[in-house]
Amino acid sequence: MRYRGSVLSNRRIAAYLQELAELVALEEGSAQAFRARAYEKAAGAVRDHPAAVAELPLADLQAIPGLGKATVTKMRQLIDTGSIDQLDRLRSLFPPDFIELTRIPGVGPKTALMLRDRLGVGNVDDLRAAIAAEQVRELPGMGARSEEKMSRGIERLGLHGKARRTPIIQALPVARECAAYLAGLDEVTEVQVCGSLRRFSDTIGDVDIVVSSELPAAVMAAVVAMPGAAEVIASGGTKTSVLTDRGLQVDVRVVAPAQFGAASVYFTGSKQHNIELRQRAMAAGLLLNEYGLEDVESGEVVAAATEEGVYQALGLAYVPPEIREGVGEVALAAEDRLPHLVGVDDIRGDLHVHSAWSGDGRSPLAEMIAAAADRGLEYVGITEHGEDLAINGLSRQQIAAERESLDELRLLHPDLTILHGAELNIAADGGVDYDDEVLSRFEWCVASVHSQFDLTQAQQTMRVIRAIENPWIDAIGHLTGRRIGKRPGIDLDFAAVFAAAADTGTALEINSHLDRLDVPAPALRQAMQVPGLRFTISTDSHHVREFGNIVWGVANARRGWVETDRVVNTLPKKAFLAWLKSRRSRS
DNA sequence: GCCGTTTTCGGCCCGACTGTTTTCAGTCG
Repeated sequence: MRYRGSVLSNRRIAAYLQELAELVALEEGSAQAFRARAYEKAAGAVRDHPAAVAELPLADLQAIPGLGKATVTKMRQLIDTGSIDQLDRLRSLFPPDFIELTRIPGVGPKTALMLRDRLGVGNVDDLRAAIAAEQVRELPGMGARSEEKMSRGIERLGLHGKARRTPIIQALPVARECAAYLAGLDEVTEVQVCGSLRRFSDTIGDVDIVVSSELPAAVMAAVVAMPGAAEVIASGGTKTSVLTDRGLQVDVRVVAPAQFGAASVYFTGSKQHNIELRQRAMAAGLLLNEYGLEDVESGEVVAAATEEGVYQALGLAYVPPEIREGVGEVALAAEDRLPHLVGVDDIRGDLHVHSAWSGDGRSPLAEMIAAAADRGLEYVGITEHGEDLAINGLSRQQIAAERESLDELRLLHPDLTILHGAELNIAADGGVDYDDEVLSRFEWCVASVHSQFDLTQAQQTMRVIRAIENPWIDAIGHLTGRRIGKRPGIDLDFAAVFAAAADTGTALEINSHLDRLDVPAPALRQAMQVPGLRFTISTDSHHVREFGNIVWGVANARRGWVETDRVVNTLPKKAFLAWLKSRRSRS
């Protein structure tokens, strides 16, 4: 396949619109400004649109909900000229140094503008000086405590400002500890971790936890005294926010047990999902808030105790948390047409597994096989690294030796189908470790990128597509190679990659490691638009305890709207082997 | 700026906490 350079991606365009939204909010002096919210909504619509909007005619663009004449004109200007006049004007009005001020907790658009107008504060250093001179406290609505709060905020800036997001692999253990602590309190009846963590976003702003209790004051006191809570940001009768010693903000909200479902819906979000639920409630003469769904006229509570009850009372199918992003799921739920998302119980095999034969493998092969059998898997692909990974890869002699030991292990686990495979290394030119003769003897081949992450998009795309077109390669492992919060993924033209994978019948792996979650969920949504494209969800286990990571891979797949029938390792053994055979014969 | 089974104008989700106020604006989620 010939690779053609791509036009401006939806993501890039959405980023411009998002910036426009933020700057307009500043100009209007309010994040709630309707013009700002319109741009924000437009950014979301572009980001989540399945087709490349840069290639659509104007009329089609304007037909997308959330995009009107004015926004479409600006997008056209961006695509044609590479910039937007209005954005350029706003950028010069609000330089980055000034915007930095709004990252200080408690400083929003109004305050930032007042600081600039009244005190000439243009950046954080100016503000520090103004506080030192006790000038800020003279402003209307400000006082000594405001100065103190800003001062503390400046100290923390960079450590954990509003903009900083925490990778899920770091946030999840903190949330679990907090949840366990809260669940252990006598006053608490139920605990639910909500927010972006429950929606399985790959980075988290803060940890949101809802608890139910008849004694909110006691719970609030316990939260303030929670182990690891370094600083109390705010604490009222039903809501407390603390900063942990690791710099992660934890918000705990208490409601009565009868309100637990409504509160869980509300705090799980997303913001846009909530807005759509409320609009739907409003249209039915109902009011939805964190306390319940009630009839506006009679004041009668229609639903509140369970999430299922709230969705049902709104005339909606239950929406799984992973897809509550306000990107069309509410409309689908109203028509009972939500996708049939893959579930953990659907998984029947693991097709990316290492053992101590690999240099970075930790558990012996026999233990890995036994663990796979213990989990009730029907089939497993043992995929040691290929020889191009100097330290971790296997020589041809080692491959032969492992193949022999697998024969013995098969006798011990007759119910488990063991595929002797490999995780090949995709070189910069798209080639892999071995020649056809060696490759042909593997029963299952994953191929992945492990180095040279900074080639151009064209180079990366060609490299991966060449691997996809290699007839011996059954699946592409951790597609982008990203490490969340540490390393961005390689720059790929996803549309071209997905088309090639669908053409050749090569599966795309959804890697379960919390550090990777690769393919990323937004790309999965795009991939789901490509007919015939198949996935695997595998753990990439290097140790027996990592088989359990499959829950994360499945959660990420669900967030990407991946349906069960697209995932080949949900197939029963016989059907899976038939799929593999037909895949290899077609290549 | 977007949108329309009341509407091309007048709406646009809802509430807690803080710090400053005597009834509320700003910020945040």
